[in-house]
Amino acid sequence: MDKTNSRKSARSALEPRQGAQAIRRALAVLRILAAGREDGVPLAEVVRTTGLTRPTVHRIVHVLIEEGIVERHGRSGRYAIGNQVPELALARPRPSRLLVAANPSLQRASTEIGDTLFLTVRTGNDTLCVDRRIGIYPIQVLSIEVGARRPLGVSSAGVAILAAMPAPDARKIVAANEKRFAAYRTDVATVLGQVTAARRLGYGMREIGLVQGTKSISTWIKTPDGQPAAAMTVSAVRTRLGPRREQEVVEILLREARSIEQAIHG
Amino acid sequence: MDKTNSRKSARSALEPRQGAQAIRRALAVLRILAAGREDGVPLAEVVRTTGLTRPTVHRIVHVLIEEGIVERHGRSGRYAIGNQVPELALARPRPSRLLVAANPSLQRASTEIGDTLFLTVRTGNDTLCVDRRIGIYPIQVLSIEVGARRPLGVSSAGVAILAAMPAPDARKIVAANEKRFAAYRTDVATVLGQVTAARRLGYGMREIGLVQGTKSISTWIKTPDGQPAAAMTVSAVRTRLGPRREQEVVEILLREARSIEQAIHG
DNA sequence: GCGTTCTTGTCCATATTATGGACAAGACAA
DNA sequence: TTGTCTTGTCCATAATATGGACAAGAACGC
Repeated sequence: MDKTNSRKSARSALEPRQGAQAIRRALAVLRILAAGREDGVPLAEVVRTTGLTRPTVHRIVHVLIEEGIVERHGRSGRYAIGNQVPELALARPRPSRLLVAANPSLQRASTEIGDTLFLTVRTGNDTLCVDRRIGIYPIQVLSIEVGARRPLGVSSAGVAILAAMPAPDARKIVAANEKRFAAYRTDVATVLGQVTAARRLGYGMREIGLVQGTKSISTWIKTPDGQPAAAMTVSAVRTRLGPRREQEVVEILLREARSIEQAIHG
Repeated sequence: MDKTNSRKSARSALEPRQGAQAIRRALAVLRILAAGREDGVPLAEVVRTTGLTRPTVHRIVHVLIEEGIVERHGRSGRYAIGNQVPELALARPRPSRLLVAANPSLQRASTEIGDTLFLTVRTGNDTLCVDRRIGIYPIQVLSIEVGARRPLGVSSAGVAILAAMPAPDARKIVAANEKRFAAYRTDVATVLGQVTAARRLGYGMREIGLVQGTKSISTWIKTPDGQPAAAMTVSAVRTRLGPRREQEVVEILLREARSIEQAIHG
């Protein structure tokens, strides 16, 4: 449509295998639905965020319903990921390599820090929370749950992951997510600014978290090939994360991030 | 290709939404890959079991790789379900309704029976093992693992599920699975015979289990609308399941199957 | 070495397939 | 009523996915 890398048939390195437009579109739809979690997403929003036309989205979604990959919620009419998706997922070993590798680090960091700790992976243009540890401090930020999916850039974890990749790649992803930023009250320029700041600092930070009154700090975790694959985040009420404590927390997070990277290697 | 219900545009009740051949084919491929679990499946086998042409399967599989939905294993070159599938699955609440509903029954039955107990769901034309409980008896049949996926009809659970649905539906599914039966050393006629026997008995049974020297007994579990959705299976070494004990086990399984059906209702 | 039989990967002319503009109907509000 | 949402459908058309044919690589036997 608009991503015409057309011209001839230069099949070179990345991306351009053709002959499957419909399949790619169906997956784009699925990823948007996944962001809606259990509640799902109205058709119109899928249309808006994917940039596809409504007849196309409608057709895709209803075929996926027939196939059991998507479900429609009775009252609301929203579309959500169907139960055949976890069934397909059972084909893979659980828990994942990353979760195994990260487990001891999360354990240690959670004990030391006491605030809520998140492990977030990058998946395509999204961040996805895959683990959460609750600390001993009596006030915990629990609004982000395992399974939460957001466009890369709107959370401190997303900013950290973007900061850890080559700037042009990050810009490309942020641009691709543009249409989805409005729902999180941010925009391309703001996100890029936060990414630059995180790159300078060595970690991601949001003074004003997605949840009112909270502050988040994230360090990135890279795979052996240097690509950021995940982020480790601490969220707490803002007053609990002053400059002094911020440094303490960052030190622990950085230490454990490196430790997880080692563990993935082995 | 061959399932031409063509003629005009009679869009009536079941199945025939068109305009998404490619998506349906991609899903058919994914389901075959899922049956290969972690090891995956060679391209040629996908071609054989789906009945698609090789260029088509090749294209689909490689697009899915680019999208992260499929992975290719280094040495073997086999194709397997990729890590983006469990990531999409996180959008749904875990554990599922069925698992929650079945939990107490599985607990009770496992304690009472002492042999390995399986909960298996129907998904499309497959059975999928979703829970396994190990009993206290020292010899346990552990070869079937959570995530194991088989064509409906080759396991006692599959036979039970087929027996619980209207005969024409069952026949249709068995016919659709024909190409996949050879790998399990069975065929359409044998399966249909076992289904008829199970219907008469009131439960599914295999004197010669998929694993050498074992015997399996399965009862079906129906959803409120009368469709079988799952099966509860006991597997043990054959000598431990003589006619007398078979009756005992069947009684427990039937009781708990009804109990699970109640629990799903509520 | 060479042939045989597997496998996987690629090309491209073709017609089958998916597309999307236009239209319609339902829900809710003013 | 009219207006502004939403979702659903039709069908002529262009673009897409298709698959026959070809190629190359791997494993085996002799």
